[in-house]
Amino acid sequence: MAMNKLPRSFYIRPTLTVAKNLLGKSLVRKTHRTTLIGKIVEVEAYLGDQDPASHAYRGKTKRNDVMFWEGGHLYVYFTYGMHYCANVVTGPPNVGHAVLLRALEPIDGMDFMKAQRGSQIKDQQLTDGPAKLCEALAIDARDNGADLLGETIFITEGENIPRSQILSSSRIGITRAIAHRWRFYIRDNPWVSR
DNA sequence: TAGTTGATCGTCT
DNA sequence: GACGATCAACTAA
Repeated sequence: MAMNKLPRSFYIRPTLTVAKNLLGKSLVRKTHRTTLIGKIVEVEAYLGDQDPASHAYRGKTKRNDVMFWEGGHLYVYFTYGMHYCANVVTGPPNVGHAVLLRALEPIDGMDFMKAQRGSQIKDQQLTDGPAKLCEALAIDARDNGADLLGETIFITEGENIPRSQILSSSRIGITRAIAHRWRFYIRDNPWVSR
């Protein structure tokens, strides 16, 4: 398995392109003891000021500041009083675009992930949702603003997913801009949510 | 299996 | 003061 980090230039491209190209890549998370790896199988794109469903729609705030950083950083936010969700920031600085990581297929470190999620949990429900994958990989507010070219959390080349295996749909859990089909996922992958 | 609801709190109106 | 880019537990059928 190739372990080369994706370069900054990967992220400084149109957001919908980055979203589709993230499918199949490996998210690597280093903890003090182990290395956790998950294949990205489901994402959603959020296009800043063009997109009423985006946190960045109304401009920069204290919460969404990281969305306006240069592509290749991690935007982590807290929601529903109990969950974290992780996004990959895309594009040049001050644009406010990001790609939400919605589901992973566990590749390495499943024991750690089970310990995080509770040992009762079924394997398939370990990382099949945006808040679940954060809990499994121990991602929280401390990771907000992390550089994906750094050493604690980054993305490497995984497998290339043919265009024919990539499906799209409306985004989940939002009420605005549902006409946009900006959710992308790998066809027939059992780790995709619901 | 589909549909409903409680948990829980930071952020923005 | 209302509401989320959610999840799990519960109910009904």
